[in-house]
Amino acid sequence: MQNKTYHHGDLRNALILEAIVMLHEKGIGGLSLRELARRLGVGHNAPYRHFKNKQQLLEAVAATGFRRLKAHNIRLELELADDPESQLFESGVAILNMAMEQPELFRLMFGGYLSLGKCGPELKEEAHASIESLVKIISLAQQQDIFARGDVMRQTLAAMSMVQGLAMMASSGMLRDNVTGDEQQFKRLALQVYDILLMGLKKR
Amino acid sequence: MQNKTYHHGDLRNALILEAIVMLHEKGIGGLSLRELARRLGVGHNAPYRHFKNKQQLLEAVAATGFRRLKAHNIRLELELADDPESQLFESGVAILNMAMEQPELFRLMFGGYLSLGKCGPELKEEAHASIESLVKIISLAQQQDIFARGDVMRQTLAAMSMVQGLAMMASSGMLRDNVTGDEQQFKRLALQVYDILLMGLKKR
DNA sequence: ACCTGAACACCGTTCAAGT
DNA sequence: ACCTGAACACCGTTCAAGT
Repeated sequence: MQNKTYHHGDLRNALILEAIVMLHEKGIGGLSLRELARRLGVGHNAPYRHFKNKQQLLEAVAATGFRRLKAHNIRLELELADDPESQLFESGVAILNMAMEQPELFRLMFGGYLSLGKCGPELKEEAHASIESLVKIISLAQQQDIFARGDVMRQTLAAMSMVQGLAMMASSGMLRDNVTGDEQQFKRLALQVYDILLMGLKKR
Repeated sequence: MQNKTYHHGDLRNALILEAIVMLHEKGIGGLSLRELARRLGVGHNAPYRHFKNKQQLLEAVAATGFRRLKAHNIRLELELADDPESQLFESGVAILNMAMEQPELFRLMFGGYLSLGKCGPELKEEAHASIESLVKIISLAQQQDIFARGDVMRQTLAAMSMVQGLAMMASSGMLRDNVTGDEQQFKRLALQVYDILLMGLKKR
């Protein structure tokens, strides 16, 4: 309220939030800086005061998505303190939910739009933190002799791949048409898929 | 040679092939119908004789990608006739290779650009065939008591998810930066990841 | 089954000049 | 830290009229 210097005051955040809305309505291809500016009632070049170009805005949106997942994971960690198996499972469910409820945001985050080699430090940091969180869970599971001892990174990579791949198929509708007609039925199927992952990770 | 009616003769296929080249050079966002036409020396609206719009061209390109994978899988089936475990493994390696050698084509096929609910019959058929091929392999593995008996579709979904997710991470460079620096080392890691999948599928 | 050429509404991005 | 307004080069898509 204090800093409403000219017209808007917090355009940067407003751009990110409205971009998430517009992403959901029109998809990644349908998101344009010009319409974004129009929706917020600012000039078509105002966004350039906060982002060097469209790519940088997309990175900031993706980083916001990762932050939301992180917040959810922190809550999980508190609730399921010493149960890494449930932590892994529930963090996978969270990604699956995001993929079904905000498919376009999910695709922006995990669909390879951001090369992550050329992206800015903000997104890089959030993505890295997201991986670190998984590494921690899996290390814990190994220490508790729930998962087979071994290369932590290998197991982390397996878990990320399975969850990410399943969520991508869910978000792109590859399942509702070819595998099953019922969305509820699909979710049950998805949860069984996680079991196969856990089976591959557990001690035998 | 016979049907070079006016200028080109086989514009439809030329468009698809050049689109794959351009995809590789400029990414999905950089592919435009107008430049495609320019590259082939035809008018900027000539593509509309063969595709209703850009989306339909992209679908045809993706379908071509699926056909290539299918051709590879058929070769595998002959070489590894009664070894479903190797068949599954090698078909996964093929997708991983595609993701690393033609990342943009891979993203077009698996990145959710095509809703598969609203796409034309050609792509739908190829994608469906690609799934069917996996179902066959996994059924065989169950019959030979290599994989645990159970819902074939569940195991198929798990296999597709793992392979697709791993390949997506490979193609978007999420790994070379955060996990390991060496590309060769990554490939070794990837092969170990498949082992975790197989572990989850096998009889215990 | 292609061509040329114009047209429309929309982009991303960059100016210059204002408050 | 925003505005207006013009400008540039590029799109996807649709015409009309040709061969």
